[in-house]
Amino acid sequence: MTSNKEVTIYDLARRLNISIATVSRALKNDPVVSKKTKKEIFELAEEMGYRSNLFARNLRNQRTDTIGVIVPRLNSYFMSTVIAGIESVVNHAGFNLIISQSSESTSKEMANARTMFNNRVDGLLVSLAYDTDDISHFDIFLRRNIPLVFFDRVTDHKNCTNILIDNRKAAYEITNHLISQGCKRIVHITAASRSNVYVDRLAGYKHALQDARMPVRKEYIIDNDLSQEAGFAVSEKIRQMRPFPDAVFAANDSCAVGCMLGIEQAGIDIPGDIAFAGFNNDPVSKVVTPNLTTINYPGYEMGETAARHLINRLNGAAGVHSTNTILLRSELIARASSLRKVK
Amino acid sequence: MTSNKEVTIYDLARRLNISIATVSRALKNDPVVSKKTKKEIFELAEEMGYRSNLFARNLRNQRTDTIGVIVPRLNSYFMSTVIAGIESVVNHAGFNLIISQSSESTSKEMANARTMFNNRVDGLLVSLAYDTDDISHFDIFLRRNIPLVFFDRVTDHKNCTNILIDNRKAAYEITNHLISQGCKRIVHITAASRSNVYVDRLAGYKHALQDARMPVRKEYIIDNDLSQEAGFAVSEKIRQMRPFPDAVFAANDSCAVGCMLGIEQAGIDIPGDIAFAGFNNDPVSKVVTPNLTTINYPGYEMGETAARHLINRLNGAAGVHSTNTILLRSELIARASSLRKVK
DNA sequence: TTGTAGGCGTTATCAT
DNA sequence: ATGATAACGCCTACAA
Repeated sequence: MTSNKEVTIYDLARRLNISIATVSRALKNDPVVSKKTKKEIFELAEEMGYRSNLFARNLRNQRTDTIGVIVPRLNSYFMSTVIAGIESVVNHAGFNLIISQSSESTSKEMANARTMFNNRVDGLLVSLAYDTDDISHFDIFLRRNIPLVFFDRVTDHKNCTNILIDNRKAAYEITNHLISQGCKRIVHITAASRSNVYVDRLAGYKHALQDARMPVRKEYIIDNDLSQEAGFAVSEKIRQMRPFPDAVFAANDSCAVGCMLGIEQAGIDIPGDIAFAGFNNDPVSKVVTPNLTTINYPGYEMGETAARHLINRLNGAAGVHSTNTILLRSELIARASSLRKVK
Repeated sequence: MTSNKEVTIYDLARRLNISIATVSRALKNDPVVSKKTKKEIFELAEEMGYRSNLFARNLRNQRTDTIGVIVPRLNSYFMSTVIAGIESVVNHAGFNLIISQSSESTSKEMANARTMFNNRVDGLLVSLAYDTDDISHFDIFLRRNIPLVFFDRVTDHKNCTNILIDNRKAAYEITNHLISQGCKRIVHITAASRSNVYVDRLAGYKHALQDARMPVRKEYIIDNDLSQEAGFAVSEKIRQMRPFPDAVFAANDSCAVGCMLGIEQAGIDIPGDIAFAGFNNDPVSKVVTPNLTTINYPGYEMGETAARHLINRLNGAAGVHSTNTILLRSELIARASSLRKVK
C-alpha cells in the first residue's frame, strides 16, 4: 500500500529550495529557466512521481484542450472509421478527446451535450441522433462561442459548419445505376427520420425515377430503423408485393443485407429476379452473396476534415468561421448484387 | 456575439446579496438552506446561465467521478457491445466516461494511459493492445491505488481483476465440435500475439486434438493478424496443403469469413470439403454463406460486469478487492459452416 | 534567471 | 440558516 498523496510543484520546490514559479516554468520548458535547474527539476519530478494537475491548470487557463464528440452509435464500421480520422488529427494537434454516444436517443444526446459543456470542451463534433429535430440543447455552446461542427447527420444552423457528402446525388446515382440495369420497380428502404441523410437519399431516389420518367410509388417507399433485422422483416413484405419489385435500394448496407438474406431464403434470385443496392460500403457488403452494390462513404476523411476544421476555428484561422458546408466526394461501387446485363 | 464570461457563484451571491457559501450549499441541494433562498438561487442561476465549474470542483474534491476506458479498437461489433455495457452501468452510477483506443499499438496505449492518469480518472478499464507484454505503464495507477480492471485482453497482476471468458474451454468445445463432425485435419488460425486470448484458444484447440488422439501438426497452426484480408490470404495457403485440411477454426469471425470467401471463390465446398468455425458471434457470421459456426461472446455482459466491479471497488465494497478473475459464460453456436452430418 | 503574490471557482470548516 | 475564510495546485504579471 503506497501513499495516495499527490506530488505538487510545491513539493518539488521545497526539495530543491527554489520557488514554485521556477518549477512551474521549468515543467513547461520555458526557455527562460537555466538548463541546469531544469534538469534537476525534471529528474526530481520523475523521481517523486509528479503529475501535473489538469484541473488546477484548466481552472487557471480557462482552456481544456479537449474536444468532445457525440455520435449516435459507435458500432458501425462507418462510425469507427470516422472516429479514427478524428483521432489522428486531434492527437496530432495536441488535443484530448472525449467520446460519447447518444444511442440514437435525443434525450441522451441532450445529457451528453450537457456533460461536454460541463467538461468545458473547447469544441464539439456532433453527428445527430436519429430523431433529433430541435437542436436547442446545443445553444449553450453557441452562446459561448464554443465552435460546433456537425458531420454526416447534420442540421442547418448559422455559425455551425456541416461536413457531409452529397447524399442526394449519391442516391440519384445508385438509383440511376439500377435503372440502367433494366430495373423498373425499385423499392427504397429508408428511415422514418427527418435526418438530412435519409431525406436526401430519398430525394435522390425520387429524382432519378422522375428523370427516367418512372412513377414514384408510395408503396415502394418503406420506412424502418434500417437495422439488419428490420431489413430481414422487409423481405417478407416485398415478397408479397404484386407486381414483384425488381430492385431494392436500401439507405444503408446492413438493412440491404438483412433484406437480401430474407429474399434468398425464399429462393428468389439476386440479381436475376431482384437487384440490390445499399449505402456506406460497409465491409459486410463484400461478404454477402452476391456482393452488394453500394456507395463508398469516406468516413476517415470525414473525421479528419471535421476535426481539422474545428481546430482551425479554435486557432482562429481566417475564413473558416464563415464556412457553411463542406462536401466530400463519394462514389458508386457496382457489385454483383445489381449487375444484370453485360455492358 | 455574446459574452464569453462565465457566471460563478460569486455573481449569483452578489446579485442576491448573500454569501457564496449559501449559494454553494443551495446548488448542491443542502437541506440546511431555506426553501425560499434555494428557490431564488436556482432561478437566478437558470436566468444567468450559470454552470458549475468542474475543474474548480474537482480541484477541491480530489475526485473526478470519471472512469477511463482503453481498448485496442472501437471498430468491432464485440467492442462496441462491451462499451455499451460499460456505459449503461457507469451512467447509472453517475460517473462520466473517457474512451480512447490504442489502435493495437503499445506505445499509443502508453500515451493513452498517461492521458487518463493526468485526467485523474477514478478508475480504469483496459483491454490490452495486441502486443502489449510489459504493463509497467499502468504502474502509476497501481502505485496510487487507482483501481484497474482488465477485460478480454488481460494480464495477470496482483491488485487487478480480470474479466474474461474461458477461452481455452470455448476453443476446446468448438474444436471438439469439428471433430465430432468427422473432421480430422483441422487448421487453426491464430494471432502472433502473446495475448491470453489467442494463447488460450490455441491451447484449447491443441487440448481437444490430444484428447481425441489426433496429432497436433505445426503446419496446421497459422499466424496472422486475424483481419478479414489476412483470412483471405490464408485461403490460398490452405488450398495448397496436401493432404487437404477438412476444417478451419479461426480465432475470430472476421478472419474465418475472409478465409471462407477465398475458399469459396476456388469452388471448394463448405462444409462438405472443409468445415469452418470462428469466434465471437459477430453479426457477419450470420451473413456469410454458409452461416458460420462460432462462440457467442457476451460483450454487453462483459462491459457491465467490468464496470460494476470497478465501481464497487471505488465504493469500497467488501471482498471486491481480493477478486482476481471473473469468468463469464460463453457458448457454442453451431451453424451450417460446420454441420456435416445429421445427428 | 528567479521569486512573490494574486487569482482561477469550489467546497468545507468554523463561526455567528 | 447564513457568512467568512482557507485551502485545492497552477500560472503569470510584476518585482528583484
